[in-house]
Amino acid sequence: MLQATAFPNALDNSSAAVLSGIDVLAGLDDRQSPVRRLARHETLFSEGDEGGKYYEVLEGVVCSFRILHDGRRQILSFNYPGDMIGIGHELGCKCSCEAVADARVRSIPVSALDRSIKTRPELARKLLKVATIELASMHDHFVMVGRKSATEKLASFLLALARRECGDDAGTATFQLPMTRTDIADFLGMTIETVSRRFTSLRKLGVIDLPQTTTVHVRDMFLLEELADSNEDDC
Amino acid sequence: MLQATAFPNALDNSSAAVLSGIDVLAGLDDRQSPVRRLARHETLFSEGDEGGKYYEVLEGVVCSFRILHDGRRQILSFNYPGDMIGIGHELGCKCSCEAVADARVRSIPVSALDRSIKTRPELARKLLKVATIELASMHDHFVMVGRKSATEKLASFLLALARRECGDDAGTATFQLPMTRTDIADFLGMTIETVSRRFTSLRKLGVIDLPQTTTVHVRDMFLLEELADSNEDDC
DNA sequence: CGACGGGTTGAAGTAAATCAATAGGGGTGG
DNA sequence: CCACCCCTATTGATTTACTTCAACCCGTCG
Repeated sequence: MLQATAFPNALDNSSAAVLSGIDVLAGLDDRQSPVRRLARHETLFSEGDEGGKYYEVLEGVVCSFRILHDGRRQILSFNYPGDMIGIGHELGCKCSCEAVADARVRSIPVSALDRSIKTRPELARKLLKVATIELASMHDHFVMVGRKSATEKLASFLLALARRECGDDAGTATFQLPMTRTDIADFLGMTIETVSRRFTSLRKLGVIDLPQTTTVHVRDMFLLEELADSNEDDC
Repeated sequence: MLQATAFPNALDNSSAAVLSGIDVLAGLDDRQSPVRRLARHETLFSEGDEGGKYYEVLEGVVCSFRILHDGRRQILSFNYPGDMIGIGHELGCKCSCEAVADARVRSIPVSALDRSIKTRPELARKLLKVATIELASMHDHFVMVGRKSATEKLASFLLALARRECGDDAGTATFQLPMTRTDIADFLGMTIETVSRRFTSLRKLGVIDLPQTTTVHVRDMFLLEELADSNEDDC
């Protein structure tokens, strides 16, 4: 659980496992970091905002995304408790962020963190590490979106979630999907219909069960790995 | 030219415009940072390597990519002179890197840079800034790969290159393509045939000329922007 | 010269998108 | 408690954008 390499396929949130926001933000004045509650679909920030803030997810799940003028949406990352958001936003990263499930989020002004860095230089390195991890996990997402088939995309996605919940070496796993089919589609670069069809085909293959639409039970992790084309180690 | 926001559509290399590797690496002992010459297609590093190094492109163009077990390739970024590579590689980012055109690349052991950071803490912040910019430009790439049509993908790609060469506000632009159609295809997540077809359709639309296969002349930047669906500002 | 690597173009096939109908689930109000 | 609605998900039928397969061109190099 402590090594990034334990999550080769993790979502853009594996930073939690290695280095939580809490770790980076420890020692910051609490008055400078107010906590906000977000209901599902509520916006944390949008493209237009100045973006002088970092955020840490305390509870629930949020996602950051970009919208094209005709409404097409690409979700860039899902963020779970412990994840930091906002690194990169100072410099022209234009994206929005909203709650996927009810959430609690702490915000920290960049300026406050900058001041802290002056007195505790190791903070910058920790922040660098968080950015580094985000970058690394983004690469997985890239291969997934750019080069994988619909089945492989969904399998990779479920595999990453399963590993996040149940670790790497379990033979089966059960977990909740906080996001809707639409969210998954916009993360993987496909349509809800295709997502739905791939879910049922995975079910019919016996790889997963869907007791409810929001609950996934992976019956055969190994098969799921095969389908995910997750052979990211053998080459 | 000095603001990241001037390159909303830049490739994963806009860092050059804002903060060159030279800037970050200034003052490092030259003996610690040997320069290597790479011929086209020569490998700088591959997935298996330990990855204890940062690299700075001095000349030419390189690309980093990931390969799936059956040979499918996704190019993650093209890197031009001034760009830094290797941030994020310490922590489980498994990708390879090779020269797209003959190149000169300087390598710096992470350990050396780490030592420098001890004495000059502001280095960590500069590095953070580089990571930040890489992250931001990666988001553009994401929307492109995940949600755009073939024409929009190619238009976005050419637009980014045109802006890099000729700035933001020119009405026309001419530049070289150091990479092959295959490289472009693997960057945009499509096939060479589709890339080729979209090139000719852009040509027939009068948006671009192709005096040679490696030379692009953009006749109408505005139209190209339209086609790129680059309305990343109006929403 | 022939071979080879890149590029373009054409014809045919297909995975996924689109269009469209139906079903389920959770909450509200009559 | 049932009826209704709204939102989300599933499933089916059809279309299409892109891929795949294949031929061909062109410049370079041994």
